[in-house]
Amino acid sequence: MNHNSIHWFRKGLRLHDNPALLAAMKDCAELYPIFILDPWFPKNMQVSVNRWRFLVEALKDLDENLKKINSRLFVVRGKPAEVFPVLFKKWKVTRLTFEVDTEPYSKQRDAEVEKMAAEHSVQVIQKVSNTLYDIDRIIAENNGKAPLTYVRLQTVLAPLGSPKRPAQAPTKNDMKECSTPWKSSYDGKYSIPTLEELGQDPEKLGPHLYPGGETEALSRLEIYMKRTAWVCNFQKPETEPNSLTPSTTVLSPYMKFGCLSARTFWWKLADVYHGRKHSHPPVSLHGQLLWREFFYTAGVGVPNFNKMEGNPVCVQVDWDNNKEHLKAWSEGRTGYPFIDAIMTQLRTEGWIHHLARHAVACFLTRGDLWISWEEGQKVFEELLLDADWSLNAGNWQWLSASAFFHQFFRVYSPVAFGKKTDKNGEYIKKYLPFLKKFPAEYIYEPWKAPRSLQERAGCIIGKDYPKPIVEHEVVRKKNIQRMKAAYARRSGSVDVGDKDLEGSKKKGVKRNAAKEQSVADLLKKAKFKKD
DNA sequence: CAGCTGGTTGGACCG
DNA sequence: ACGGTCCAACCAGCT
Repeated sequence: MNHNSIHWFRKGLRLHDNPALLAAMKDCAELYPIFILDPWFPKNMQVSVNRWRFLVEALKDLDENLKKINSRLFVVRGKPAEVFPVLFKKWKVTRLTFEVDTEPYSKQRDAEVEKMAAEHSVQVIQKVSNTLYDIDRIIAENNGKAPLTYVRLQTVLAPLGSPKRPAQAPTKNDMKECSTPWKSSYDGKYSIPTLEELGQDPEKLGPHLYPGGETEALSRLEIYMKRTAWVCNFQKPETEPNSLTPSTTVLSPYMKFGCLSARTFWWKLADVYHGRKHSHPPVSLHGQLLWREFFYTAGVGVPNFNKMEGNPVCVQVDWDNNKEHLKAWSEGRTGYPFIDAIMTQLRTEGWIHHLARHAVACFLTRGDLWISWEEGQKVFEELLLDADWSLNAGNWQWLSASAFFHQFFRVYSPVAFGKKTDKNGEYIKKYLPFLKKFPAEYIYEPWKAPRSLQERAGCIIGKDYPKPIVEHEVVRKKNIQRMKAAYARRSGSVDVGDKDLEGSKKKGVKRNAAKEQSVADLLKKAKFKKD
């Protein structure tokens, strides 16, 4: 019993599968579980009031669960670098534990804290528990590079075997030998923040669909795991982006904050799969967890992963800078009801289906508006409850055909795509109720409805709801050509202009481009030799 | 090595 | 209603 430990919660807001917390409790006299309200976050990113609520609820739940084992949560205000020296002295701390975090800011922050802890003779213990595997290990196994395809990731993971089994949550019994000192003077100082303290307006909250916290996460998990047939048959591409209630688990916000452990989720799924025929990665639920791993690995292994410039896997594209179009997209005013309904759901509820993300991301970038994926990334980062740095950056690059996915001629139609699973546009009517009187024939394209119908529906297009800000069929073709040119520039080929691509000349141009490319390659090689 | 295969989830059109 | 074919042709990884 020779340690006074701080366990530092950042993500990983849970008691289950928390090896760093268990390490803090070992041979421990006094345990101080803390969360730091780090001013870096609100300064460097917009966070919606919905996500602040989720965090506050997750912290409350954590505090309650800690109290059940005779401890509590201390919420500390300030910069980690300034907070720790004070706490180390005040609580006579000898050990600091936390979960490994692979995001760039976190890595830098944690390195500084680790150094400072050493200066105060505080032992630091870090444990991997946010991801299924140790991300650095995956990269090492792949010769120091992040796998750029899913198949490659699977190949690299195969010899590593299944992810570790989750650690048990600590119980009262584990706290028998140690205590969390409790002074009344602590209560105000280390209390869970309110939305008001965080500068948020509770009036702006959306419906309370996904309460934050570990307790909610585990009960949500249990509910879904009971649906064994559904779990075993799960194929992500067959779930619906525009159902009126989510067609997938919506466990992602809980994963983002670590209210649910990926490994706990993995092994619960394995239990359900056991002895049953079931779907497989990439489309299965296990497959979804591996996608998370895939993008986490890329986020660590690829420099400047959340940017285009300086990002070696990202195609360099001459995106336009159209502030009006960006604003229209982010506020759900593009004139395409399917797109605007999705953006409305995102803004009000904080969660949209994965394929809905595809539709709006393609629309913003290579499909229609030709606006940088970094702009979309910022909007998602603000509004999504599950906004996760690596996943957000990776998926935006995927959808904009900037990295991982390259079949840029496959463009989602803002009209046709939604119809596949919602012919009558019920989803659109839910989120854009002013369109609810349009018949199915026009619900995806209300501008095509006759004026008399628009009047009867009580919504004049161009007045009560915007006309489409771009003509999809026109910009789509133009954008595919721009994408093709961006790819051609990347491979060292000549800039293939629109003019050269007309009709019968196509084949000739292709041959020329190939020839140019090989010349460029020869030049590159020659240069290399000289060096 | 040059060529091949496969790639989480496209769209339009045809029968 | 739904499966097949074409569209135009990308890249990463493998052999």
